[in-house]
Amino acid sequence: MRDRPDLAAMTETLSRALVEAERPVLAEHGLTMWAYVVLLALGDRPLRTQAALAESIGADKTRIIAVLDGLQGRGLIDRVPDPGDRRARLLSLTPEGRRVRDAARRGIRAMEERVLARLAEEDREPFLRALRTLSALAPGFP
Amino acid sequence: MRDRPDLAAMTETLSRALVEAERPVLAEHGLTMWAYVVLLALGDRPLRTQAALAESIGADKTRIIAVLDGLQGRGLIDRVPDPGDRRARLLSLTPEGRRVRDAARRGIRAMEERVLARLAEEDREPFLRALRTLSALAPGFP
DNA sequence: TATTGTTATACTCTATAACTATA
DNA sequence: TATAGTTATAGAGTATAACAATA
Repeated sequence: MRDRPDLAAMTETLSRALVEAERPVLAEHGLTMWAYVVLLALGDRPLRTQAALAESIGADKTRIIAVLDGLQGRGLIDRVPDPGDRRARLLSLTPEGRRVRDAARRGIRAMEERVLARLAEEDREPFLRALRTLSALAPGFP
Repeated sequence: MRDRPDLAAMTETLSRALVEAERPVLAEHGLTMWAYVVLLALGDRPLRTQAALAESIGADKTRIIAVLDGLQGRGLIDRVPDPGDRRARLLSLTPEGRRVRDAARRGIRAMEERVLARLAEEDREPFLRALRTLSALAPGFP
């Protein structure tokens, strides 16, 4: 294996650039990064508590409150007390929330395709496969 | 291309895990992440000003001062006023600084090998090549 | 006056602690 | 008493502004 920068140095540089490239795409849909992450998480399956949502996206429960306020104010999510336990808030996407999420995701995928186009064609699949593998293992390295 | 998480989501997860995995390795050598980055940058070539160093590692010039204080205090770097322009500080690694840098880098490489071992053998080279390519392009993504 | 390095200050992000309401 | 959500507070990390030394 020939000389190269440290892995973390390369992934940090790449990651910051990708996040920066996502920002204007998300802004077209009025979304911040956290708002987008919340829409993605709720899209998979509605959740019964905000704490569960925070947990699932690796955020503190206090950090997503303003995000939920914004999304609810725009009508992108529903957030209603659980009739069975009125301490909890049932969270789910509205149809409009689903539409915005899908549009934002399409925009991001288009940006990503332009990035991946810079790779040699034969490296793309292995790169994505390896990235998937390592990011899935990531919480518990080595 | 089949469904997958967003690129940025995967690189962020991976990057944080790698940085976290580096931390204890660097700590064995008494280094923080920034101190290690400074040692690497100075190892390539001595620099004439702290501003140039900060620029080269993408940090604010005010942020590296405490780092340089620490490295100088441990005798890992030399930091002397330029006789030709005493406003500037000539920065370079001491032999001990070079030794610590090399030892830390070896430790990090060993950790990275354990991480890369989780990949299919045939994906490793393409992954590293793609990561190099994209991180080199990163500052100016489309 | 302009530049290098430094210190002081402010801002952003995040986490912790304290509070309200339900149970 | 315990839990979900919220608000208030405090702590990192970082950037900006002000300052001292040198040119």
